[in-house]
Amino acid sequence: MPEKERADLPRRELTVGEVAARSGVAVSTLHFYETKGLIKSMRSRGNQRRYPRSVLRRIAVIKIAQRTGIPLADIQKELSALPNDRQLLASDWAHLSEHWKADLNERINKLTALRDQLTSCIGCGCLSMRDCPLRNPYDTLSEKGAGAYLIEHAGEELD
Amino acid sequence: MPEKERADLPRRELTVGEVAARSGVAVSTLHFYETKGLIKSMRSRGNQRRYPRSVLRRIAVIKIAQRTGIPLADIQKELSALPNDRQLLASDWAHLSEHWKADLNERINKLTALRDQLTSCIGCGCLSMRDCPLRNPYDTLSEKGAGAYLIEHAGEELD
DNA sequence: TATTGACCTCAAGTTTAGTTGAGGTTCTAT
DNA sequence: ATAGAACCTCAACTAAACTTGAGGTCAATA
Repeated sequence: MPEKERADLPRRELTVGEVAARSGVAVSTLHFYETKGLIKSMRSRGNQRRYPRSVLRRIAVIKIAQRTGIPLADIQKELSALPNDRQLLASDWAHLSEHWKADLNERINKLTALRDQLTSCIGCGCLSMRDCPLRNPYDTLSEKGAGAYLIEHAGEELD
Repeated sequence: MPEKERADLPRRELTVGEVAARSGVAVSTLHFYETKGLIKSMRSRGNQRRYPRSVLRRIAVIKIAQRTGIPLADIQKELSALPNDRQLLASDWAHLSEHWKADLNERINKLTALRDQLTSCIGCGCLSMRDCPLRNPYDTLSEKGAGAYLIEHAGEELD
């Protein structure tokens, strides 16, 4: 039989299982996040993890950041850079989300540019090293020096 | 001393090193792609890889697909599904890129939705499990049955 | 009290996309 | 002919983000 309903013990600390159920992440993931310093726990007498309810908000923030494509290591850095590593406040959230939004915007812009190039190249199919924007993303030409590159490859059209 | 310039032997097959230089991927990556069935090679008498020039186009297509976020395994499947696994034609390219564009569009839409939610939630910071769209992406509610979920969590606002 | 579900640690495995290294061979210019 | 660049194979390593499993403990309930 499942664990007894605990709604009648208000504001208790949460067990891993409860946090897992409420946050939607696996217990093993909570362990993992702990080893990575993303979340913390207190321990019960019997060495079991106990969490304050604020961990749920923290996990929510972690998952949102992940959805935007931020690696866990970076998330950890930003979270631990907060004063005292304290409970997340609305102002922290504003700060973090502003930052992540900028990041996300950049990714969206890159993908959108790619889509537009793709759109204009469909049906063309040239994929010419010289002429096709898909094959020459702006940041590739400069890597070896555009001049040398273009000269080196001048006239190669049969690939 | 570096290898002699071979421009005077036109239309020769290419060595790995040449393909690497011209495509911008490492030799080890070309080996790797070969083990994954993404590209193929002929061998010289001495067992060295030799590539037709068409491999460059194939690699270009692979890299574009990767930029859109398609995993290599999927790229491999789509490339090998082409009739005879032959050289890529413009029509193949049109087909593939159309497909990938749709994929890319979906990813862009998801990220854009996330950004918009982020924008509207900055400064709010509620992250309420009930009310915040960031914490309840549409596809989460239905996972366990929205009804049960909402009832189970009703009244929990202190996280 | 005894069962059983939930929990613990630590090590190892998984996937994706490659890179690195050891030990040995081939190729090409001199 | 020979040096040295380029190539070969195969195994092992990397990184991120987890999951799985073994072996054992804790806690709530019948």
